[in-house]
Amino acid sequence: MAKNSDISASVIKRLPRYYSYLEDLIEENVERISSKDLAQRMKTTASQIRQDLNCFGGFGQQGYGYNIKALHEEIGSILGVDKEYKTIMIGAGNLGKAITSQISFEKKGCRLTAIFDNDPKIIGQTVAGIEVSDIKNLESYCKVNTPSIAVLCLPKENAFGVAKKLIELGVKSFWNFSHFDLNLHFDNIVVENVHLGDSLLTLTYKISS
Amino acid sequence: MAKNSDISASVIKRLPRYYSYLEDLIEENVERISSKDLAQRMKTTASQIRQDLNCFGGFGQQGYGYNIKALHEEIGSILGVDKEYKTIMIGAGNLGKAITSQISFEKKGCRLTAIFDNDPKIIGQTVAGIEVSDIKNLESYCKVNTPSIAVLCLPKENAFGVAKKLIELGVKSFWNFSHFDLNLHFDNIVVENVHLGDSLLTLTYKISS
DNA sequence: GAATGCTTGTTAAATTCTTGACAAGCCCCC
DNA sequence: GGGGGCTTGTCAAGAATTTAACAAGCATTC
Repeated sequence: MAKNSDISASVIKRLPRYYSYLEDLIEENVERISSKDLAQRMKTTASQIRQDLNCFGGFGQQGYGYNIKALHEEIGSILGVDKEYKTIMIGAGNLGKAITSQISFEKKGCRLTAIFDNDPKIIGQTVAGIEVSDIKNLESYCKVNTPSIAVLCLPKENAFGVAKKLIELGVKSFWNFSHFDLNLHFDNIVVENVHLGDSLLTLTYKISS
Repeated sequence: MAKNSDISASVIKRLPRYYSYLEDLIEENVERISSKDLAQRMKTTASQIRQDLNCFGGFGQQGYGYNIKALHEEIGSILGVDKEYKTIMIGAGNLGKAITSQISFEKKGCRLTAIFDNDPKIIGQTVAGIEVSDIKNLESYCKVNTPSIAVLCLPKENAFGVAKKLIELGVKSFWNFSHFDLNLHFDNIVVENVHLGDSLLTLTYKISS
């Protein structure tokens, strides 16, 4: 979509946060908000909010502030929630199941279309309304359905090989929960690595310091 | 304790990453590594690694590099993995179960001692070798056992109230998976908020831009 | 045991990110 | 419909972070 690709990572990390707070405000039936008030809610500065939003255009109005519904929609569109990226999940163990129950893929521009596992006990189960397929069917499935995003919820040992195969099959985006950094091994793919363990270690650091 | 608390958040976020890569190197039976080689592995700069490590002291040796085992232990100790923080989990649904199966609490300085839920179907189940207790027992449990860390895996609606009660009961640290920012509502507590949804939105942003 | 080659710790420069300030302009009340 | 009060977008200053550069010093080789 040729958006300015020189938006800094710091800004991008904050966009989903704005999006979430605006959702809360919509639920509270608030119609408008100033950068000052939003900043107070989010414990940040009004300057930062205005600066962040202005990377994408002037969504506010002097003397009034921001229309919450409109801004929510703008940010949503920037983030791509109006897309329908075909998404598959590899690994339907505890973590995979938890993610399907915790995350609303549709609300985030993704449509979960298939789930794969290699464990006979898991294959055939219904997860998130989808029957878990044998990983052996992965190749033929991808050739027919060309998914955009793969969610990797499998052990580190298998993750690398599966990722490699998926890349060969044309998958270009990965949401990776396995304990390694996928983007370091391949080029021209888009990756979000989630390291839950790092988050806990950050917590224990803060406690012990 | 009494570590320099003026270490920047950026550095702290990178420490667990170093820790993890050093673990990999130990498994590969590598004994030493230079900042240059480690930087190449991690796709970062040697300068950054040296600068980061020097916040805590000179762990390397000129002409040699860093001893991997020693550095791994140093960083571990900085992060607090040698501690034994008593940890409880609130909410043993899909997400709670996934976290117990995914995260090795012991290896991260935490000891999971109890799990609570309010769902009669879940109470009594054994999760991670622990029998899930009725949330009604939370108060009496905390008074006796004084846990340090609470892992919050429950819906937003209940999370706020539970957090409030836990703070009253003396819990000062939270690993929060509920969809709101806990630290914004209370002072003098240590919080790591995990927003999985944000991570997916960051991915869809990167794809659509 | 001296010389060469690495590699660190550290200082300085460059870059990026955040905060503060203010003119321009819209809203809302009278 | 005019005036006072907000609030934005933007520019500039300030802070923080990252990268580059280099002297000091250890390891390794001959």
